[in-house]
Amino acid sequence: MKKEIDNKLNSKNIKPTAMRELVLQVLIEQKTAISLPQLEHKFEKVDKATLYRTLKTFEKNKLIHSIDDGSGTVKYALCQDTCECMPEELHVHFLCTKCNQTLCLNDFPIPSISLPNNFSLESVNMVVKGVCSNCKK
Amino acid sequence: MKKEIDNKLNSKNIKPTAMRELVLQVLIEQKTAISLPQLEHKFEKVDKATLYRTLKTFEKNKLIHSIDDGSGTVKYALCQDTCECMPEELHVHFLCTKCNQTLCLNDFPIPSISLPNNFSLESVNMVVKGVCSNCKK
DNA sequence: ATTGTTGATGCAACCGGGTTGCAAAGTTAC
DNA sequence: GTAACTTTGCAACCCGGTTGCATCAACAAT
Repeated sequence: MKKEIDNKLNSKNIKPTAMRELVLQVLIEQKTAISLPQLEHKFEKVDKATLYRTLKTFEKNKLIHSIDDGSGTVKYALCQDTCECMPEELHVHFLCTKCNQTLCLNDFPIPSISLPNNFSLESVNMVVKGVCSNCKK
Repeated sequence: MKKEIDNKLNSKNIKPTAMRELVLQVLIEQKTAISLPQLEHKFEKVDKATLYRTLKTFEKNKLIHSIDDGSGTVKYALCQDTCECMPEELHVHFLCTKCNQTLCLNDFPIPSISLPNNFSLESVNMVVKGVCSNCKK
């Protein structure tokens, strides 16, 4: 377990510290995207700044990606193992208006789009709001 | 001029006050989306809260719509005259990474998308980042 | 015109997410 | 063991957004 987590960290060139192991643990157990404030609540007593920097480190090293779902707070989710966070790999994010969970629709790539003349495209953020299958039951 | 502005306000059932006329004036002159803080700078001396509530009123009455372009601050832009802010009327927003302006691509509807089984769709937010035609020159 | 009601405005204060500076603790290299 | 570097914890700050409250303006009824 710990072995697996350390492997993941090492494979992304992140020095495994106790803190980082704990955070990654939570991120793995978590099936949906999680925000910094939400992450804080997962622990008895943590320092916000440390969590913040941990997430930033994870993000920089492409272990996780950040998601702006329009809720006002940025959320984070694990990248796919092979992810390099390139434009082609971008997927749609879904925000359930019932349970308020945000999730990666990894199998749903963002549709390509045309732009006005002389506009060039760098990246696209696409967030779908609706009700997830869990809340539909 | 003032006539035209008051007409616009009245047509959306917004009581025309001096404040609101001023704000709408700015919004009309403005070709790109504008944030509350940016709007504040357009005036010598205004109260943030008043501007805030003015924008909220405008938004509620569908004179403007809010745009979350991922920049961290919400921006606002005039709706098309006939706009009812329905899902079908949603358009793509563009954020230029050079000039940092956000604009409505009114002629570019958001492409339809498929979702996993048992997911239902309520709305979609799509923001494209890139370089606008102005900055390309 | 006077009063009363409603809505708009201005001011101050607050909230919460995000971020940084700095010193202490931990880790690594030599 | 010591020096160099990294990570952590604490505090404080920034800024956009938001609310409470008192004041002021607009308007209606009498």
